[in-house]
Amino acid sequence: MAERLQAPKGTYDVLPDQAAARRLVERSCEEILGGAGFRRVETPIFEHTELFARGVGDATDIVSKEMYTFEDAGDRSLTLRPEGTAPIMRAYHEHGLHKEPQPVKLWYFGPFFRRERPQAGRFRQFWQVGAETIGSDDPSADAESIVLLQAILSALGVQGARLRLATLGTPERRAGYRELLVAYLREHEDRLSDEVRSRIDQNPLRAFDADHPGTREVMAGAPLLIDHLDQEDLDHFAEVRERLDAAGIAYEVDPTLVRGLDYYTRTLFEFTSDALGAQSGVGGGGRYDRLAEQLGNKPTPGVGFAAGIERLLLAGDIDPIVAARAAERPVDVYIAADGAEAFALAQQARAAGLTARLDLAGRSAKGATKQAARLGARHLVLSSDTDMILKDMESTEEAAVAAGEIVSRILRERHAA
RNA sequence: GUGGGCGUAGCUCAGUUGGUAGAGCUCCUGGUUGUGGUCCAGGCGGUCGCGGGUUCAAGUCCCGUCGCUCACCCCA
Repeated sequence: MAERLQAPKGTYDVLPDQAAARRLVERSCEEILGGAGFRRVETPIFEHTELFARGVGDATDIVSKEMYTFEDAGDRSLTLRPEGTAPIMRAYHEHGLHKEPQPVKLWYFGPFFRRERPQAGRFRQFWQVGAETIGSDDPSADAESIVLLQAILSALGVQGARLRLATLGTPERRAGYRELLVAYLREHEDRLSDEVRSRIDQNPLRAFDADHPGTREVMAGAPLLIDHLDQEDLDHFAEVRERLDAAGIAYEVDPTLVRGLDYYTRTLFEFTSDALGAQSGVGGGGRYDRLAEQLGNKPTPGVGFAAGIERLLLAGDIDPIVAARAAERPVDVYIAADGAEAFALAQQARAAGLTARLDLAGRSAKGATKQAARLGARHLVLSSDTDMILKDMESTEEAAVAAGEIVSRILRERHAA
């Protein structure tokens, strides 16, 4: 088995049983998002590397070490898309969607790629569903994103999902706050854990999550972002919360919530579930009012979310067996007769709208009967010396019938029933 | 990039102090069952992840390597 090829690390095959469950997830998303006025779009699997470098941010983990990047024949640098928002914003401007009535509401469902070490709920090729509302900075758009993601979670039976909410304000304010926090951490460096200390410059916010006693004491007195935001941003956040309260959505405000994408402004949110193991985030999102500018377009506000399909399947209660069974088509006739005549019969049956299966395994009469029963076929056709034998699988009836008569006979019986 | 666990048939696994591979399920065939779903018999299927080493002899011991998996990190 040494040289046997297998799927690359972090990828997986969707086998028929799983495929049905995934289709169910897709259909739920389509219903919920379509019902809220989102239209589905698809963008390329690869994009110019620059789109992500500028959109997601050079310094983020995603861009700095997790992208699948390659050169094409023209020496252009291309990258398998690691996320969906930047491509959609790109398409929005490229195709003049900003000329349509605003906002433009779009959703997507497809594969994304990140070169990380795989573990439970984390793959190198993974699927996401996402929805973006572009062209509105109304707090209701933020709240709508959250409510819709919540609706998807509950439609799929994700139990006990927790919603955490925060606001980031503007990038300028955030940068200023960051300096403040770094300075504060440096000041108390000696009391921090080694790990937190070594990551002060890379991810100072991480210090808020530490278990280390000394670190916790220091963090209790640390400056908070929310105390350093503009009034406008605070008002916007208050209005988002007002709407969530009105919708009866439970959440907790977590001033230390972080996301690894630079384009977020103002509202930030994440749903987590205990059913997932270490990768507890099922989905999240936020507002990205600066993204359009970073991509070289005119300022355009936007807000959206993304959720991981694999994680939805892990945390939800979709039974793949039930889903697969529901997706099966009932078999009207299983044809285990021999030769060209049997082949022609299968085509005739299908042309008449019947679900026909032709035995391709050379089964014996017993084997064919077993297979027909397994498929839940209503009729079975076997060879005989002269005509063909048509059996009704629900009774013991069987009759010798000319090949040309079989289809009409099945149709007639079906009508009678 | 760093750690822990694991690698024997398609699947779930057993293989005793080292003695040249087994079971159940699945699949196929025959028989049985008042045509299938029960039962019986048989068959297909494995270079025991790979490469070295120790030994008369290694799935079983030693070293290396690859893979899977969980966790750190980060995120969906």
